[in-house]
Amino acid sequence: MYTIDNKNYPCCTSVTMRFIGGKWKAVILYHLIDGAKRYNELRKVIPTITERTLSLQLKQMEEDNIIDRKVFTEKPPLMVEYTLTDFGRTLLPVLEEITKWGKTAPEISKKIIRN
Amino acid sequence: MYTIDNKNYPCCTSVTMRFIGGKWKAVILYHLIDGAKRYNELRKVIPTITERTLSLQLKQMEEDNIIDRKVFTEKPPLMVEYTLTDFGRTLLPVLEEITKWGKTAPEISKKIIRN
DNA sequence: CTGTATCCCTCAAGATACTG
DNA sequence: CAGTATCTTGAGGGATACAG
Repeated sequence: MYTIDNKNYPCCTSVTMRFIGGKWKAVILYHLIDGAKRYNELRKVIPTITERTLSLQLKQMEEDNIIDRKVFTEKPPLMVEYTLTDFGRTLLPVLEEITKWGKTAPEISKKIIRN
Repeated sequence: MYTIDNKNYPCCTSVTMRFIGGKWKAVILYHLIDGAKRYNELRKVIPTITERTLSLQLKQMEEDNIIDRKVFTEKPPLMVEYTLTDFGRTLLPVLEEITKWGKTAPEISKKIIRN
């Protein structure tokens, strides 16, 4: 049994899902693998996410210390960059397997249609 | 872009999360790795899941063809076994990385408390 | 440009009782 | 034993307007 922020998780698997689960976190992390990205760059590569949701997810992952937020300007227009932290980078093998499976699965399951 | 059951997923990562995301699916699959388990056996190893939720998750994964449901009796008391399908077994490398990370992460992050 | 504020809604998930 | 039925709650997420 594990506890994170006063909530209980029954096994190691659920611990990982606590960090990268949900609809968007793994997707955002995937786009940060090859380097820093700005807020609008993330919006462009994830067109179906809303501003609010992207903002909330980034904030949560910043609190979990898996991404880092750096501000490069003092006055608007702001320039902000997001990168993986060292801790976030320990997730790379997990993310790699997740993306790998997502790429090959459509060849096996007829449910998945590639457009 | 990918489409599954008339819903859109922006990248390969979100495809995988569509199948193993959510609070419980990866946990259930983890407990099926080393062989078939019955409904009550799953309840015992995942004590914090409710009957209803376990039932729903199993049904969804059966529809996704990642687990198989076999009934061994004709009249109550029923005996039902759940196993990974061939397609489900393609998720093994993903599940392995997920559990591996969940086991090592507590050594790095102070947020994660092992009880 | 990088977000917040507000409002709303769906759906995952929990609690509990009951059935074939 | 293996679920279903019913009701409830809450978090996740969407749309849009606005702020520093």
